[in-house]
Amino acid sequence: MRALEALEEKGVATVSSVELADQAGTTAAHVRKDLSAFGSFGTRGLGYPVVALLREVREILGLDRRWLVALVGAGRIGSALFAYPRFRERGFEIVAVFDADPAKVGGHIEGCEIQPSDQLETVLRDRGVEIAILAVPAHAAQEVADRAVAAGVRGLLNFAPVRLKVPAEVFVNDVNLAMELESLSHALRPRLSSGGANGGANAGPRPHRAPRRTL
Amino acid sequence: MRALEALEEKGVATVSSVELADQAGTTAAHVRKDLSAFGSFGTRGLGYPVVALLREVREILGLDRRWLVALVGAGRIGSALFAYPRFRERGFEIVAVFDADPAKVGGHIEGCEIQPSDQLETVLRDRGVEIAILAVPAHAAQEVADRAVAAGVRGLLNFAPVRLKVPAEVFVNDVNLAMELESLSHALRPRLSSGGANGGANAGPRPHRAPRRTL
DNA sequence: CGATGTGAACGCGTTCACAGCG
DNA sequence: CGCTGTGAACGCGTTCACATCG
Repeated sequence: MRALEALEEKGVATVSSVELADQAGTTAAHVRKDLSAFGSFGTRGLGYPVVALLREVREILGLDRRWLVALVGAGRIGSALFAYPRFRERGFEIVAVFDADPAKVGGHIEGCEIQPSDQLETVLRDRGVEIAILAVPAHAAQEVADRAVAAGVRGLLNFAPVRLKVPAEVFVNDVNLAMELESLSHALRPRLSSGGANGGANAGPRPHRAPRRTL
Repeated sequence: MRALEALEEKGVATVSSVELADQAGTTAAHVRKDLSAFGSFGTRGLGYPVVALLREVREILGLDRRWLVALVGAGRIGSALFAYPRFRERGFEIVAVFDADPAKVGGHIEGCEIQPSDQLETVLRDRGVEIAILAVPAHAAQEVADRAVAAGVRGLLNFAPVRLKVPAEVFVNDVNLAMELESLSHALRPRLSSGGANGGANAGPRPHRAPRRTL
């Protein structure tokens, strides 16, 4: 979708699966396969019509409507997310902000009043909020999730490093910022190069470069 | 690793692959297979020793050392990341903060002075920074990435919604917050059901039931 | 016995290769 | 002729099932 938006901006009329793949960092076959799962959007010999395909992709992604979102946790991350312009651009409207800290309640971020957590159920029900962003401490996440679900929320964007237990019909998307850096440290970590004084214990192709270990 | 940390905190001595899998939201076979790729850490009939395995996993993830990190972009997200305590807890130390905005330069976040972007190469080289967090606007991301790489950075945590072009030896980890919400809207988007009034009895990922379309 | 470690079977997403169509 | 759409082939991660060993 981002690639299509860029092409639309540039006024490009049609695009081939090869060009789309290059933009999106994938393969042409993959682009065609995935799109073909939803319909037949292209023209053989020509490519895909940018504007029409973009509209189609938006609909597939559920972005052809507004979504009411609640933000729970007005800490540093929560505040940053509230002001993140791309959410609103994509149709996600944060209509309520909650925090458990009485010192924060009544305060404002970007002109929106922070409400006490105990009003969560009422407000979410009344406004028909379907998605909640959890930017709360790990120990509070499960309780907030339970209450949000009880209030009718069907999707959770969870920034707390815990595995939430929710009913099967509720979708959870975890974002673990620490893990993102850990993934890098794993990739950058120096491997033990071969040739060490390993008593000849390594025969056959080893998966990782480090010698097999026993505790 | 998070599961093991919780077990260590509780003073549990050994843990089975089944218990670990439950905690981590995966399967016992998967836990055993993955661990066995790195070594033979368990005891048959008993399970895995929590403390020793935790140490081993930390090393595998490259978390048995400190990592010097630079933060580029002192906007809302950048500031939130700087103060995010879990980075430091895991050994990631943000030793420099940069911003292109002269109004921000010289200011402080959490006691750390914001430096002008044009000092990026010098500072990163001098301090031996290996990882950079990119919390800059999309249009600036590629240039910052290029300069960070030129200054010796080998890992990038990129919050800008662009696909960075970097040399093959540099690792990039993309975090796209808008996409995380879009993923939810896609999952929550109402499907055209094929007549069957399925009252919510669903298991697992649902197939795409929308009729095939043509533009 | 009980739980690990692991070859084998399985399933599934990816890639290939080409028929089909503008 | 060019590029889509797609069945088939492929590769690979997951899961199974059990030999193995404390």
